[in-house]
Amino acid sequence: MHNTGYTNTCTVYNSKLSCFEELTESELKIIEENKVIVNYRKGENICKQGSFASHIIYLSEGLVKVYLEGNPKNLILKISPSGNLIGLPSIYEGNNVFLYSAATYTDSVVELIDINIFKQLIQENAKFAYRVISVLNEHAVQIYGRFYCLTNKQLHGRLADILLCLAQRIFYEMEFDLPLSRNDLAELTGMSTESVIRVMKDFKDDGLIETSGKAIKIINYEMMNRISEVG
Amino acid sequence: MHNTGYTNTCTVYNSKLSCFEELTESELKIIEENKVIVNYRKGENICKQGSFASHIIYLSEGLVKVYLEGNPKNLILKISPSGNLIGLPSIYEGNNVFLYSAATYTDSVVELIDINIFKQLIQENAKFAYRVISVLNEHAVQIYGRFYCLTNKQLHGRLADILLCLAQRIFYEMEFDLPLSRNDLAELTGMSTESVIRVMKDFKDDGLIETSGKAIKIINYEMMNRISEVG
DNA sequence: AAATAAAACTGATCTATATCATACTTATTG
DNA sequence: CAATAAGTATGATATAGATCAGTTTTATTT
Repeated sequence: MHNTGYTNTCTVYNSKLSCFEELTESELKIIEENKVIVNYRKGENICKQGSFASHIIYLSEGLVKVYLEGNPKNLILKISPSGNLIGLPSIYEGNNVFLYSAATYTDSVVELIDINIFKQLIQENAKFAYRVISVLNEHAVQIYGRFYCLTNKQLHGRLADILLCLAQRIFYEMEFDLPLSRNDLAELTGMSTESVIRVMKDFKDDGLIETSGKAIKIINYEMMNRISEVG
Repeated sequence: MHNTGYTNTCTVYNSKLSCFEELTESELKIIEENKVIVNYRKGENICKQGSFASHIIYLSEGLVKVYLEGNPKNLILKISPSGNLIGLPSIYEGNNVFLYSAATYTDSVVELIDINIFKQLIQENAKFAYRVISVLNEHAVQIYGRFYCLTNKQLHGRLADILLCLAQRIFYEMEFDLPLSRNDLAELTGMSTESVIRVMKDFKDDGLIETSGKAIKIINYEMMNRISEVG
């Protein structure tokens, strides 16, 4: 029997769905009138776990990490490229804080939408709400997969996952400039920075990837994929 | 500064919210007319990851585990006591399969609600949809916490978590008969069965718990809590 | 362009936890 | 109520991967 998913999973959340398509002209106008556009530099925090969630965040440009604050280490839940919403999970009755933090990997542009407006739209437009549910659940699949990988795969598998993932879902290329440090990769894969470096070296030595500076090129896609699958 | 959540987290999903409160008489009637009640024996499968998700499952009696199928090991996402819905995350556009499997720990009674009816209700009743979003997000918090624990805490902390969690959120007592085997605890904490046994022994030797057969009694709650926090 | 800081890298060491092998106990079944 | 299976327990061994302590390279600042 073939496996039923999750094993070969990735880290990048990139929804194909936009909730906003389901909004009417007048509803869109309400959002337009209640949003603020903010620019962030690389490395800045755009929301902080535990702080008051006054806005839903739409990432219109850039690349961010969404992570849980922890002691001593953080845990990155997902990488989010532009076009996605951040902070949806903070919407539930009895809660008014962010469940996670987010910080930029690159210079980014963000639209802040008043959370009460957003909640109101959900409670008035069921089609919109259904889209929000879709987005949340798509996201859940991702997190589950990631959860499985971090608790079951070992280092080589996890790092292969991330590299393939970045190539396929962020850069759409087998060759790209990595905006993440080795330490970022470590947080992302739940391994130590040193281990990231060592495993990268293994991949290089085995001719699976080439690196120079920030540039990474996946040469042997087949093999990387196998490593990702085997764990 | 104090930590911002997640560190002291537990495994049991036990929503205080019922989506159904938001349904009208006639909508409730639609559900009544389109649901089927099914009994399960201890240890049986009530849904299977990857199979066609034709129903949303309401657990009216019993205790189940919700888990990801994996090779060689499964990963339990949550334990769900009666009164909760199972299968909500399978609701998103482009998907028609269960994202996880569920199996009973004890004899259980389940109500199967046609998924299309459920989707229809979401798309027609925005208040209901908002409740579904709340439930999904409450659940997300749980999973995030669990995710953090399994990747950051070590064995003693993880097992302490689970035991406290069972006591507080399932049995509402510091003394209870455990319906889970050591192997179940192992799946739940992401540790080997042998390690579960050893750590249980440590807890016993240190006078934190007492066990005899299936019965477990948490004697030193304070200390167990500290172990859970320290990791 | 020199000075400083931050990443990247390397090797040696250590440890938490899995794995294996085996014994014992409690359930389940014919 | 034997017989068989499933679950619990324990000790010995192995290892993946973290941690520590450095060095080198690349960025950033003055």
